[in-house]
Amino acid sequence: MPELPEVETTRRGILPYIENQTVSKVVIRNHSLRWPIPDDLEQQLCGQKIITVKRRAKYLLLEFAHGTLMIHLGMSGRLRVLDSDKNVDKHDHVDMYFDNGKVLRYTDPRRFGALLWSAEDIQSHPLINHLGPEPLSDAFDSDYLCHKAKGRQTAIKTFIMNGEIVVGVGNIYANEALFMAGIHPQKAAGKISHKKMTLLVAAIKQVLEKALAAGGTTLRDFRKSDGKPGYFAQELSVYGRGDQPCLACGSPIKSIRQAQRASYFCPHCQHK
DNA sequence: ACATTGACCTGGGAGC
DNA sequence: TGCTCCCAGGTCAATG
Repeated sequence: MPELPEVETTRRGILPYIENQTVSKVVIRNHSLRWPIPDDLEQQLCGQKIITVKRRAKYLLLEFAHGTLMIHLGMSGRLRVLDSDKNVDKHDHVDMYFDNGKVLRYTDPRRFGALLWSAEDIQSHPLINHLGPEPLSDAFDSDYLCHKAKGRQTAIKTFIMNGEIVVGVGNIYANEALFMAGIHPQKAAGKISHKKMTLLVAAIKQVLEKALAAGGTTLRDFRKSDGKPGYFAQELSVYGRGDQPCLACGSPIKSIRQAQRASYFCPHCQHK
């Protein structure tokens, strides 16, 4: 479900309701996510106050005085703030109750997500410390990307979806950014000119910023924390548009598979 | 070091 | 209606 814009939209949606709130109860109905939810999570959180909610890559970081709750939404995860008397559905795996009568509810049909506790410095956590720069930061620029791509044969689409290179770029926005930059998704990362890399970096930043402004992309089941869909789907140029005319030149959009993910591109506008 | 593939899990839609 | 098959926004672990 979520790439960076959807995770950030979720962060902004829940923040005002849970910042500075004290946890009064935690109910875990199913521990079995990608990694087991720690057994002592309730013990760890009860009576403790959420200082703020940050984001690193696609992880939401709920900061407490004595540690951080890391939440990843996987493919189908969702976080909402509800009144505490709302009835529970099949895939509502975790509820975190607050003194203000609200509940933060984690829902995840496929259970690829995660809730993990880290008492140490979050930057040194094994799931975080190997990650590349944030795509919207100044550290992510064409010099950096060219340097990383040097000598690498891997396809550029796989390359920009690799979190060790840059975080937050998932399947939708990788396809969109490559279309915007006029680069074929199968082109070897190491063979892209500096000029094209500059276009690609700009495209990644632009597509993520525009998607964020639209509240993310709702294809099937993504909902903002207030239950409303994101509106970026109507602005997608290639993703999910196989066989339909390219919006720039009219050629049919091609769809192929790379690393077991669907890639969409215009064979006329995007060059190898 | 790098590249590729399998694995995790449920639900929805297409086709028969 | 119901069965089978394929697909889905992620990413780690194992393998060559």
